[in-house]
Amino acid sequence: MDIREIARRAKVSTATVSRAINRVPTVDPQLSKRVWRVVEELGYFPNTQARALVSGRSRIFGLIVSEITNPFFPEIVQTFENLAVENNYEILLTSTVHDPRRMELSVRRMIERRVDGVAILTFGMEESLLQHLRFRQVPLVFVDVGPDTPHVANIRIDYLSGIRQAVQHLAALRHTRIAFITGPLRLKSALARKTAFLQSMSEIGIPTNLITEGDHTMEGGMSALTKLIAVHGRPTAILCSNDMTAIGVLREAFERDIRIPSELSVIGFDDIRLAQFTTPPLTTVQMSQTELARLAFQALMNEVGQMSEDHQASEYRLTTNLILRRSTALAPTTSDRKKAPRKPV
Amino acid sequence: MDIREIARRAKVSTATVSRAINRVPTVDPQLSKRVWRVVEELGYFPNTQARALVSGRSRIFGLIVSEITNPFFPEIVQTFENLAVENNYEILLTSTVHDPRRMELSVRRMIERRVDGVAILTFGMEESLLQHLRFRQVPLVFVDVGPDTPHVANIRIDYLSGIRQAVQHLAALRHTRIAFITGPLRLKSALARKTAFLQSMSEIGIPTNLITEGDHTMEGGMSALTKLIAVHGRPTAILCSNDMTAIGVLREAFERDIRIPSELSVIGFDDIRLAQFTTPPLTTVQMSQTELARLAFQALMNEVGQMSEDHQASEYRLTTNLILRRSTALAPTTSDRKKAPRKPV
DNA sequence: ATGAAAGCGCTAACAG
DNA sequence: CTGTTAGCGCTTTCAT
Repeated sequence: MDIREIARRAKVSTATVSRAINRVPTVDPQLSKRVWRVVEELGYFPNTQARALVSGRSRIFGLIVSEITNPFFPEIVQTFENLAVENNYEILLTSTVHDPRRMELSVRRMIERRVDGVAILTFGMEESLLQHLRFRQVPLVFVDVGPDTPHVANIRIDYLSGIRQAVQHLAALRHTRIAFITGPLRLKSALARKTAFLQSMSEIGIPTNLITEGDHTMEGGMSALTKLIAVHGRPTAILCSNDMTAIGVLREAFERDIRIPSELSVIGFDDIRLAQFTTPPLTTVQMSQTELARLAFQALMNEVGQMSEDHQASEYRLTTNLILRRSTALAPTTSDRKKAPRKPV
Repeated sequence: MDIREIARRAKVSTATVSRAINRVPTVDPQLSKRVWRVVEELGYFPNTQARALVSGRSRIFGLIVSEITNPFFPEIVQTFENLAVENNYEILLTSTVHDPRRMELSVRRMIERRVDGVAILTFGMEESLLQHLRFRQVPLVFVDVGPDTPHVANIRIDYLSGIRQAVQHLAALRHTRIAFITGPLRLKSALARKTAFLQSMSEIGIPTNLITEGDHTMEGGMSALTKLIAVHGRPTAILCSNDMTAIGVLREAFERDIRIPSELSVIGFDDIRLAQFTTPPLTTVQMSQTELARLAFQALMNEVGQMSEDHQASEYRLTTNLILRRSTALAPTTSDRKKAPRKPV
């Protein structure tokens, strides 16, 4: 069943069918109705491949993430898909799983399917791999780390704003021993968070020597807390570079019989969905995933709209905000300590 | 840059380029090498749309889920993608978000892109919507609920096996007041779990009147525990129809100062990744998401392999197993109760 | 306003 | 073994 069959049955030319389906305004309403009737009757769906071939536009956007199983991404994918559906786009989702071969393959897949644009949401991607996309002038959008070239949009994250709120929240609760667990510092995003923490602390004149490196995983958070305690003694509050780290801290605290938040306040970063489900629910700095997805999609749509004009790289901005939940409390006074030791199992 | 340009530069015909690229064994190694050199040099990637158009195979598999943000799915999507990559397939991911319009759109999108097969992993989908796919003989694979028609594969889940293990584990820990929180009972999968629970309990002769309906969400788990306690008094163990429910129970228990597992044992179902990250880590019945994805993909691959032959609907089987973590313990004796009341905040 | 026909990039007969 | 050529299903001039 193809356009010709519709044409035959509606007794018009294929051109008219095409026009009717694409709602070209100049077609006679009579004919159009006739066409649509047949279309509905037969349950005809135009072949997108053929369309793409002739039009040169696939109506597919690529979306490159590091791993779908990273809780940061599902929300993004969902929003991206919702927007895609609204705009008659499809999304080609690829994950690099931190594997250079897969990164290369991601790019290849994008090009083979002739995507109209790519959002690169993996925090850290070999520049060289993107050559092919650049060369073909495929519109690109990056988070945090994009180069300033035409057809490349960047979403800049304002880490400081949310982290400052977090630090001041802790200070207001009379915390002074505030620790920070970083992410892997080779990531720009992790470095930026640490820097924001340092700045926020210095702004309010609290000394900051309680810093440990984590790796943005739960296990990393667990061992970071262990190390923190071993090296510096227990802090009264910990700010983490991401939520998974904070979840690790929660978990390790549970193991050590440290009560959250009465004995230790914990703040995460990202506000992944999961942060609402921890015990206790995690206070965290929100970097809205839906907003991020929305910006990325918007950036791509803008680019495809103005493909021809050579315009400057556009900049988008995403701010961060503290979300208060229940993992923070007033700093414990000495007398609070060890009041009711807890014995699990 | 297209196949003709490669042909021109390699001084061969387009047919030869095509053959070389597709590694047809009969091409002269000399020519093949010449072609590949040009291909590499120019960074040429064949246009999949054109390929699909002529071959009639898109090398795309559809994957319909209910919501990507449901923690049950990311693992599945990841595995599915890994397999797709290995087999030079692409995956068209759509979510129904429980919206009939989106379900319909899902099907339409699948057909428009001419997918070679569809895995339907949403537990519950209007049969009528699939007419279009059936009509076009698109290979389908269902979980739990598929009809027995040609080109339709089914993955049957053995719920009983894991649930029986869970019940017996609890019984072995001397629990007798064992409650069950169901999922939404209109879902076959939820009903099957409840039935398996009932059977497992009756097998070992423990009376079972502690049953409440939940809805497979955390909130549902929280209110189910509340209701359970209000109506029947506190049970010593709870088996939940899925992990999110169990997480809700954990959360509500925390609010009520009930210790897990010393005062209350909790078991989930699914073994979503998140189950490892709860405090305490959740003992749960595993229904391997990677295995499920693998079976679904395999089923689709099998179907496309034998498109022509008209063969019977194939059946696949996935078993479930108890994973011991730390949310279960010996049933509390009366003297254990309320020993060390916990006062958070 | 409608139709005839060219052609998007590729593969697969069919010849040679 | 290689080249020529006819389409795959659709959109889009160009005539009418």
